[in-house]
Amino acid sequence: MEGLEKFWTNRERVIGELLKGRDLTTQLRILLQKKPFSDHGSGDRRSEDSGESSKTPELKDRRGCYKRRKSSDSRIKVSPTMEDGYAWRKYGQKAILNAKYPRCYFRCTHKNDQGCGALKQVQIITEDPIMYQITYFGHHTCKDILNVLQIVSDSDPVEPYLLSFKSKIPSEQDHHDHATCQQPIYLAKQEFTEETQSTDLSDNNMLSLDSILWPDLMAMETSSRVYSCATSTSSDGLDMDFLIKSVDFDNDFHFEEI
DNA sequence: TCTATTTGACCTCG
DNA sequence: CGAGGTCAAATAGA
Repeated sequence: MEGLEKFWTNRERVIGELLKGRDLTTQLRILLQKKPFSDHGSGDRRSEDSGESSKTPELKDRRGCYKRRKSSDSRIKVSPTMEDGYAWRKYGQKAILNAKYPRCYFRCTHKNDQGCGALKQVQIITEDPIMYQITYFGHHTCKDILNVLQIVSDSDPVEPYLLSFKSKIPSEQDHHDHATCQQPIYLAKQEFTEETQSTDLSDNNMLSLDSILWPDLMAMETSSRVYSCATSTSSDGLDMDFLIKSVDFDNDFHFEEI
């Protein structure tokens, strides 16, 4: 009995924190849209490569010519799935020293048509091969992110959060191709397209919270501290398995209480 | 034919 | 000098 009350109290606090986070994210996004990538002057794509913008004929092959990004710009997420609601295009894969699985490199699909500079790296965790470590660089400036935000903000302020805690439990399929980590990317792209084309948020096309909000929550994070919090109340049919990473909540708030 | 992925080359940085 | 990050030609697939 007491535990149930505690649960609902904490639930309200969680919702409050998430709402707070959403507001901060909105503010941050407004700021970023005014002045994206201020530390690279033009804020263009050459933060990640080098020669293409000045297409010199004699330097045809400029592969690998780029400025290595600062790790402080990154946000790290550990997730059982690669899906995050965005459309990504893979541009490279690399075997990493002491890592059993290769690291895959993705950029936003809208890099060319909308100049979106978001990047991510996905690597299967050697110690826990069902989990992906996803590192985000930069922020989405493409329209996809607006669609995502609209779905969240247009929704009922409370209920969607509850529903959205339904996380996607990784299936064998998600991990059957560890060597190339390509399969889930297609899934993310397809699901996102279908879901955002519909304004009807029924159970069938409800986006999960971790898919929608992680990039936004990550955007608020200035350090790369990682929180891990997985709770399960699956015995009563309420699927609330979820992961919390790298989000600064109130210091006196503890997920363990739930 | 167009678009996305693969993969080896090549560059930067520590 | 080696590891990591990116490019772009080759390739696959819809």
